[in-house]
Amino acid sequence: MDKLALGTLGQHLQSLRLAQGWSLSQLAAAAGIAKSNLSRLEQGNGNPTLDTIWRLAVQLKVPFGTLVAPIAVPLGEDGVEVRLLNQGKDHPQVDAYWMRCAPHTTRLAEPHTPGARESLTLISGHLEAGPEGDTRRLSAGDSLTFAADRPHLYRTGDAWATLLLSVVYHEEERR
Amino acid sequence: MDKLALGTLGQHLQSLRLAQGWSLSQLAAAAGIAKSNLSRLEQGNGNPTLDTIWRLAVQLKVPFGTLVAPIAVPLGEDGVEVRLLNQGKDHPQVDAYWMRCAPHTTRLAEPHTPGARESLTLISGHLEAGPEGDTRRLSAGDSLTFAADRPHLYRTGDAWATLLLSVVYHEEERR
DNA sequence: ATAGAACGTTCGTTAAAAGGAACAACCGAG
DNA sequence: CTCGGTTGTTCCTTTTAACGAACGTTCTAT
Repeated sequence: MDKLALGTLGQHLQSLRLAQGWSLSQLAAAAGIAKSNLSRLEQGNGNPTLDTIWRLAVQLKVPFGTLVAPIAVPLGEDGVEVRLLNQGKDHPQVDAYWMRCAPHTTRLAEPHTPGARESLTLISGHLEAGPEGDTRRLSAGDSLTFAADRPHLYRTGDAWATLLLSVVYHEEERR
Repeated sequence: MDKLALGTLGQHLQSLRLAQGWSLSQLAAAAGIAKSNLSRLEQGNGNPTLDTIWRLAVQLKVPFGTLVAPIAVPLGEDGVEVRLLNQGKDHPQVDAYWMRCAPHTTRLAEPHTPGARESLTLISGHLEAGPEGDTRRLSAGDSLTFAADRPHLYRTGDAWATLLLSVVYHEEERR
C-alpha cells in the first residue's frame, strides 16, 4: 500500500471527526479502540485493521468506502475528479455522478446524446456551469438543469467546488 | 467487529475470485500477499489489514467498499437506505445523500432547521415526494426542490426508487 | 503406476497493529 | 494562582495478522 493512501485516510478521518464535533478521545472511546491507535492513524502512519476501520465508519456514519477513498485524489489531468454513483438501467437512463473541481479549472464537456439533460446541485464552493455561452454562477446549495446535447462547461474560481450531477438521457437515445 | 461481516467478506471474496477465474494461489501471488493469508480470509476468520483489502480490491477490480459491503443491502427498518455522500463544511452547509427506497414504502421525515431546503433528483424508478400535503410525482430524471423546514415525505409505488438528495441549511442555522 | 505440478489447507515464526499507561500542554472553575 | 479535567501525543507491552514452509489432495502426463 502506498503511503499516499494512508496519508489521505488520516486527513479524511480527522476532517470527518472535526466536522462532527468529536474529540479524538471521544471518538476512540465511542468506537471502542485505543486513542493511541486513532492518533497514529490520523497522522497517516499505520495500517488499520478492517475491524478498526469498521468501528470508525460506524461512529462517523459514513459508508465505509468513504473513509479510505482519497480526498485529494488522483484528480483527472484537468483538475476534475468524477465518481460514478449510479449507472441507470431503466428508461429513461439516468447516470449519477459525484464531481469535485479544483480551483481555477475549466472543464469543457462534449455534447451528450440528443435530448439529454443534466441537472446538478452544488454541494460546496462556487461554480459557473451550463451550456457554452449560457452559463450560470452557482453557490453552495444551488441547483441547475440544462440541455446537455450541446457543449457545456464547468468552471471554478478561487474555490473548490463539489457537486452532484445527473445526466438524463432522452427516452429513445441510448448510449 | 461482528463475525457476520467477516463471514460475508469471505464469501464475497471467494465468489469474486471464482467469477474471474482466479485460483487462490494466483490471486494471492498477484496481490502480493501470502496465500495462507487469503485462505484464512475466505474462511471467514481473521481481520484483514487495510493494505491487504486494498491489494485484493485492486486485483479484483472492485471499488473497495464492495468487498466489505454486504451483498443484500441492509435496508433501514422502514425500507429506506440512506448513504451520506458529502457532509458540508462551508456556509451554507449542504449535506448530500444517496437514497434508495423499496416499493410500497413511505418515509416521513422530520422538519429540518428553519429555512432549510431540499433538492432531489430521481435516478431510477418513480417517487412521490415533497412537503406533506404538497407532494409531486417524479419519474427517473426529474428534479424537485422544496422547503424542508416542515414535515415532508417520500413514497414509492410498485417500483424501487433511487435518488440523490441534498439538504441546504439556512445560512444562520447550524445543526 | 508414478512423477510432476497445481490446488487449498495448516502450522510455527516474525513483523506489526492494537492496547494501555504516562506524558506535557491546555483550559475552565473555584 | 491552583487544581481537576481534557486535549493529543509518545512510549512499552501484548496481541495478532501476515509470512513462509510443509502438508495432504487432486489431476494430468508420461
